Amino acid sequence: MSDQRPREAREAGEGREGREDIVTGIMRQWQQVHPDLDVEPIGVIGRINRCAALLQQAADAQLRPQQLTRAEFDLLGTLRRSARPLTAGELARETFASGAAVTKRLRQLEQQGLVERRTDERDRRVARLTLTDAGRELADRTLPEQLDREHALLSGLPPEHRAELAERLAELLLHLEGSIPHVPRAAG
Amino acid sequence: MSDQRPREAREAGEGREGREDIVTGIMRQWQQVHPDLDVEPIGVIGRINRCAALLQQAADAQLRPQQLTRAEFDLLGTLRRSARPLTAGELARETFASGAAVTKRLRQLEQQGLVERRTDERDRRVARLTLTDAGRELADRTLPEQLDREHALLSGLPPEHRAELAERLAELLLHLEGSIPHVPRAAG
DNA sequence: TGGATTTATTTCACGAGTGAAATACTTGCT
DNA sequence: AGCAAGTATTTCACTCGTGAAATAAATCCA
Repeated sequence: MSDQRPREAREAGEGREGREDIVTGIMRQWQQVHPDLDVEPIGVIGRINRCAALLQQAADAQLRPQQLTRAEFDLLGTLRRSARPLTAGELARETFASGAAVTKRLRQLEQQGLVERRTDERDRRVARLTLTDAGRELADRTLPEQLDREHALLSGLPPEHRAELAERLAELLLHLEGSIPHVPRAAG
Repeated sequence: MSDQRPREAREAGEGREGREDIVTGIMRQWQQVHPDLDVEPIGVIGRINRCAALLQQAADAQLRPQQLTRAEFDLLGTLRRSARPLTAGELARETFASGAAVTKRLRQLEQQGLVERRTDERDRRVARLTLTDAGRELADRTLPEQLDREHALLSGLPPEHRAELAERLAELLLHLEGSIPHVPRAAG
């Protein structure tokens, strides 16, 4: 079967300049199948999804040696950067997870001695969660490694492009936060 | 407990201009806890992850009435835009999924009469997958709706900003594709 | 005061995805 | 030809996250 990719992508030892990301090819395929369709959104959203998938793969790989999942690390980080204890519900909202998921993760982190739970005496329904010393140490040890690796992954872009990207993403995120009914997942 | 957010975020009826996305606040929190840390990567990667999460929520919500999951729709779309039948392995690679996941999804899509499987006569190990008429119709009906909705979600950004964002993301994605050992998931 | 309502969290049954092992087939080597 | 090695796909046992129901506590208000 003949190679259907365009010339530039097919050439051996293709120079850095001429190369395309996968999504460019995907957009071209759609354009051929549905020439009338406006595929512009794929250029943004498809790429965000692919980037997220690759970056999450990288993060998972780096956390595996620490015996942490990304979701668990997310909880640890959220607690670490917060100036005060958080409730289970706040953690669920901050980490985009369901209440049930947070309950499960907290149980594990508690068993590992990383997180401490104290029921609020004013309102005995809510759980106040904080890091233990071990939890804080783990977070403080892991986060810089994570950031270093991420910095390396971004280093392919010149600094002005990184800044521009961050700025445009902030703009988009701000808009999305407003437009997508931030459905707080199954709280119970 | 006192509201610890900065003044701008606290004000009632905060004007569009002064608003910040969540990640800005997260970066400030880290900066306070670890003033020495370079949190720049969060500005890009954190935002990509948040945008992806919100966008995926929106996509899920829109596909629910069609009785499709995003993963299934991804498969249908991949088959639809491809000029030729694809193998299970190709589908796994294109959709960032494990071989096992693709096997499961294909079984469902076959049962729903959306996908057809034909074992290649040359190499009887491989499965050639194509859409049935019903599958193609479903894809052709669903994709434009999806794109319209996505277009609306992006419409908060002026066109030049959208283009700039797409361009920077392409640059990043291209780099990530090269730097992250594209671990083809458990193929078997 | 005392039920009805609301809120915070946990439990439960289940669906989806995973890595590793199993299966089935092909290719390359001698 | 015959068999070791390689490749494509499926099966399996398991983990994780989910939505809905259950539990527990606070608040509202007549």
